[in-house]
Amino acid sequence: MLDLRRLEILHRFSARGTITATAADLGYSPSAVSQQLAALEREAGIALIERTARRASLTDAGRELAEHAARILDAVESAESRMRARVGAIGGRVTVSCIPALAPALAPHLAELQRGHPELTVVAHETGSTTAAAAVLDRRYDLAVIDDWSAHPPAEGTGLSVHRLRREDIVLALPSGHPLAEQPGPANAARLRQIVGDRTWLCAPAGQLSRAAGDQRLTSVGAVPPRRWEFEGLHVLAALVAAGAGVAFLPAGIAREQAGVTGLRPVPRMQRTILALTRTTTREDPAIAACLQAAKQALGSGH
Amino acid sequence: MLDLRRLEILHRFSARGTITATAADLGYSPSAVSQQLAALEREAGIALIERTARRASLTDAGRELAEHAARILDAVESAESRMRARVGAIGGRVTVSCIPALAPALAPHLAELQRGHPELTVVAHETGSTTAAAAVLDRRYDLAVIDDWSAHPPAEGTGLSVHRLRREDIVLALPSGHPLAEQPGPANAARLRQIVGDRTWLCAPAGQLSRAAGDQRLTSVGAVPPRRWEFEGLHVLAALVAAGAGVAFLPAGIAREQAGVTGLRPVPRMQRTILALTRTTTREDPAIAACLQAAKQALGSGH
DNA sequence: TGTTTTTACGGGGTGCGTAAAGATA
DNA sequence: TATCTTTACGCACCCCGTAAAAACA
Repeated sequence: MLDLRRLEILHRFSARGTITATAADLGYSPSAVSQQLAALEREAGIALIERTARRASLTDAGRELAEHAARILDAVESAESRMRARVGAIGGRVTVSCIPALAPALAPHLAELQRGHPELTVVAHETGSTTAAAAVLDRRYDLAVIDDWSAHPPAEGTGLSVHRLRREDIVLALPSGHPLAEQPGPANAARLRQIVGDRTWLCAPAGQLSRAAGDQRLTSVGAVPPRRWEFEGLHVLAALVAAGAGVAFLPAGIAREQAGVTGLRPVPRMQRTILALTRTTTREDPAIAACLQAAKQALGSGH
Repeated sequence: MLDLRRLEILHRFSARGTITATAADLGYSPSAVSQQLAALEREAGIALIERTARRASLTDAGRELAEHAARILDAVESAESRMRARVGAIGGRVTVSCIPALAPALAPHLAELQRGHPELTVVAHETGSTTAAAAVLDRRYDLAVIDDWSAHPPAEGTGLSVHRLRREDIVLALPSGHPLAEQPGPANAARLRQIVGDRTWLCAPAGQLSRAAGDQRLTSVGAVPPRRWEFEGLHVLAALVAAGAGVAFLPAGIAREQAGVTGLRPVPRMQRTILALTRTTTREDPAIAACLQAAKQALGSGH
């Protein structure tokens, strides 16, 4: 009979692509991963991996078995979650991913949860929104907090549960002393063109959701900034706006917290959604549910 | 992570009810089963078994986990079958169940298959039709050959694949010298009443499908036998009919092969269906497919 | 030369069966 | 007393990490 831990190794290998990375993810040595994959091949009776001295890759059979492994591991995870739900105890290890901008708000709530439940281990990393969904499905994380700058957040499906935590307005952030900041009224297309055309445009690096959403709005109103500066991190952008380095689209909350920044609401309205992602197979796990609850408290609509 | 072999033990225990029987089914000692179930409880973190010195039984959590285990094992079995299908080699161990009346016809074909494939191990048992479906779903057998005396054989569903091998007429078997046997024409209701009312009625023990189907026909035509003798095995009944001990419903093939027996076709027609059952999860397993093919050759409609 | 993978080897853990004991009908 | 279950114990096996080697960029 196929071995479950070996199937997990194959599944992880299929997601990561190298034995070394697989070993790092699972806390094994590369040697162990190599040996276990070889043993799995013996069990399956068919070559799963094409071996090069420099690189290992899946064969067709390996890819198919990895897909089966995903379903098997889903079923096992469901069973484990159900058993834990019966016990009701909050414990074990929960891995959480959070986008950097929200981590400071989330971390204290997770720490408090951990304080109340000594059996619980929370491992939190910071990851961007774009890769989080795949990482949760890959079991690299049990819970991911992301933001989505598109008008309609992604629907459920493919084993992912989407929990909407909050909707937040996006504002055009200007230095408070800026003459255009004092003018009343929202930032419609004409005003946007006027402001953007005059100042350095501050935005996230390409590939970020906030960058794509901002670019789209600028294009749609025909605003062309004279200069673009790219910086990582919404709080960094906020500080740059306050220092007079330029203007940017920022979540209203971040703009409000940053002294020396005034936010103008664009028309039509722009929003981002703060989402939490879990696997549907772990929906009943009390530890993960508790972490999700903590995220709702930390980031939910009441704040 | 839950261990797959332990889940298999739990699943088998849930089907068999005692640790001793579970151990016998799986080829373990009762000690090993007891230890593994205890380890599974530790892994699951919840009591799965209510322990009495004399008897072990599942708790609610144990029952639920056993259901999960069934799904998990299904998924694993599917994966294994797919891998074996990719290899295409006919090998491994296949457990077959056959109703006693058909075993003599089936066994030579299985033996020949085994001769052609040294890697293949076939384990054949004889089991009645009534328990075979559950036994296949329980993984006690991979393939079961049964007969069904009702008008409409069971449909697929719940993970069972039904393969129709043959339809066979049922005849009213009389000793060849019997005056009523020589009269031409079929056995309609009036003639059935006449024959049955005069002779000892030979039939299978209660609980057999052939018994239920025969009783139903006698009742529907209002035939009341003066005496009933119950014997196990259709060939035994045929021999008794030939010896002049009475009359019986028998499959046409069995009646034809028995010297000294004449078969009258009842009106309306009675039939039984020879079926093979497999799990849908093993449908692609080449070894099981080959055994099914052998059964079709041995028992199929061409014979 | 550095990275990735595999093989050799040793130690620790796990799981099995045997044997014995406990418990119950 | 006979059966079912559990515990004690020892042995074999398996698995992992360390170390070294091989292959390739």
